[in-house]
Amino acid sequence: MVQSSLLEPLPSRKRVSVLLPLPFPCALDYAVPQSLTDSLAPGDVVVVPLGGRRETGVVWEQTVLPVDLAPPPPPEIAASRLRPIKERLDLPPLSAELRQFIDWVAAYTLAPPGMVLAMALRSHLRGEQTAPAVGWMRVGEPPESLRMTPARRAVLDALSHGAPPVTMAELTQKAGVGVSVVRGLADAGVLQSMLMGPVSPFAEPDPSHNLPVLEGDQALAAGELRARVDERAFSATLLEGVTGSGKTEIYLEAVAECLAQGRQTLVLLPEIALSAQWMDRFARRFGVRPAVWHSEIGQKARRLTWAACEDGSARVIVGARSALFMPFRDLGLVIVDEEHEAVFKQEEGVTYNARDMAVVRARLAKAPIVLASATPSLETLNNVETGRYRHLVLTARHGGAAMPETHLIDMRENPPPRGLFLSPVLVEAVKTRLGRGEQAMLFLNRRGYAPLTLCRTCGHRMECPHCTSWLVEHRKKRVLACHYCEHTEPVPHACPTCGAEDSLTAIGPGIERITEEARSEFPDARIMVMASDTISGPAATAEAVGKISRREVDLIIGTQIVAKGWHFPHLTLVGVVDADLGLGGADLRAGERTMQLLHQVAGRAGRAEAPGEVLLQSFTPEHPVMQALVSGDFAAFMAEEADQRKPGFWPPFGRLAALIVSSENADAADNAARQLGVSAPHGNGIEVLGPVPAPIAVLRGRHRRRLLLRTHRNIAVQPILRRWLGQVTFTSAVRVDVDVDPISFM
DNA sequence: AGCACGCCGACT
DNA sequence: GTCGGCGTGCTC
Repeated sequence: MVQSSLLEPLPSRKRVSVLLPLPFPCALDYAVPQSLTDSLAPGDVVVVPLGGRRETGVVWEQTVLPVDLAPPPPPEIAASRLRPIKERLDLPPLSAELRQFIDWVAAYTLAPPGMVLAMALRSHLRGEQTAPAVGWMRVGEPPESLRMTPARRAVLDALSHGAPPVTMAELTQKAGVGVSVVRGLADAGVLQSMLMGPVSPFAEPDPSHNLPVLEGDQALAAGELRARVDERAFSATLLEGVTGSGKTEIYLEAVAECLAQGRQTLVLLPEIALSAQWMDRFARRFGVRPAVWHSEIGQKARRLTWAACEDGSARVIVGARSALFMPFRDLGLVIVDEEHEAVFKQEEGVTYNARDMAVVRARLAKAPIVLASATPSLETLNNVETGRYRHLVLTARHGGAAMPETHLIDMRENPPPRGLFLSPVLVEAVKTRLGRGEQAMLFLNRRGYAPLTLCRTCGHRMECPHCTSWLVEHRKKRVLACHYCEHTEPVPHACPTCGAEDSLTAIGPGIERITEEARSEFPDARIMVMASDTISGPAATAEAVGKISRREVDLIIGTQIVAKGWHFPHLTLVGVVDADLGLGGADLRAGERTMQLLHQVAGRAGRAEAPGEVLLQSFTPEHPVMQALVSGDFAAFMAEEADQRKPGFWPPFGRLAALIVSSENADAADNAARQLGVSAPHGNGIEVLGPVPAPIAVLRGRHRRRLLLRTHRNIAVQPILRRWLGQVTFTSAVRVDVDVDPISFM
């Protein structure tokens, strides 16, 4: 539904909406003061009064969203109550495309639009006093269709082709015209605004700097992707290929095509801080490093990158999920690498899935998107199946290297000695590799020494006082730590319950304990431990990876972070200490995710001439995940997963939204959850599960209850959730968090 | 998110 | 008698 006010030219309006980066349900209306009536446009950054303070916001305009997503129109405020906008800041306006994207994300996730805007402005508004000025430049000749008025002529005379940019104030004064004339010429494509000040530090990547040699299906896939970029239209393509098949090289050809067209590319990587090797590959291909964006870059780099993205001088932006909200001038391609990764889902604040929202952004930008993975998610495979996404498959490992052989170690038949965790079979295999001068890796996705500390006398378990979780012993730091909050405490000598001394026992292995065991089994090996708490930051990571590449390390022991796309040319054996870890629990995607993680770890082995081997220690070797890893037939495994989810309308065959009710008061949480349960929506294809206590029933001192809304795929969850939550009121002691398309069920 | 308003406890 | 705790509610 398009309101008539939308079609009205904005300059004539007396009232405009302004979206503030605050958690309000909608934009607020303001009066346009006389001084701004002719120069205010949607996207302009303005300062407005709010209560007794000044806030910076953006002139908004109702965007057209799908009926299912569109929030109800806010009640109209009487004109007499409107307060005037204070001023317009001399900053580049937010593009219509970015504004629509912000509205879309807010509507889809049910987040306040202002909070989504806050993500897009994070860099930009802080320290606004140092924000660079906007200048105007001549970029083209006036088209025939443009009526050449004396005012327009004056502006063009004042600003010749190739002249350095001048500010709006300078230009209007020199030409003796109003700002609307300049804006009119900008709309016609004759002038363009750009940030003045320091020249962009981002050198232009050269698409022909170092052309790769592509063969067979690689050349075909690269050609396909180039063709998609050439179309300058939305399309989505899954690029599927095992580790080492050259996925990165191939999608970099799409980037090359986009560069050749003079347009911008957004690349989303799951863990930008761990992507040193990716940056090197990019630099090898294009001669320069790309602009990088993530939440931890410094203030200065942040502002420069934002500005360079906005004025188009940063041609390729590589970032974590927050890079989705960058102000691209001319986005021509989006790439999501390792699209199956769960880290693309933001779990705090605005809960959005960057992979899915990247598809939305590409659609709004009329640009192609490429989703790359060795082990695509069932969601993406389903989109291929139903024809929404195209599919490109790379079959061979590049350079003739074979996929590693994967074998199971049945821990029931080959158990380790009591109190130890490495089967004799695995120990022997590691010794053999080390003896040959090759590298080996032990993988265990669990930090610390032991996940549970138990009193042998009374059975007391050491638990977090603020969360429903066991305290993990970190022997090196001599503490027990909660992995869900910041709580740590020294390891006690006596049991806090029964007082028995030296009775507390470490149960189960963590990576520190495996390291201890490895040191005694392989005393001569040079061991490196890689975990997020031992290797912090990009520099330390690059250093560790360098040492491994230079063969200064024999045995790598690591958690998750070793699974990232590292290239370790001398590594030939990967031992997975506990392949069953992650299969427990009530997670819908436990099997899928375990398979993806272990396959990714396996991909670290045997990339060069030496063939690789993967050994999986498992107590359930007959499990479909283990069988899939051994056979390498992931398609069959995923088909089986699909068959299991289909009848119950689990994603991707249905839709989910989670409600997490939390309060410091357990009764308040229970009451609110019960109230939600009583007023739960129902209908054909609509079902509500719960309320139930969350698996982590207490987190950071808050008691948590969960409800799950499940609908058939053709029923959108947003209108149902809006109606449901609109019916119920809660005291301020209770918080209800909405998670559309939940990934975590904790 | 901030900030004011408002209604109940320990202090000059 | 006041200062101040933070629960509730509003900001166009």
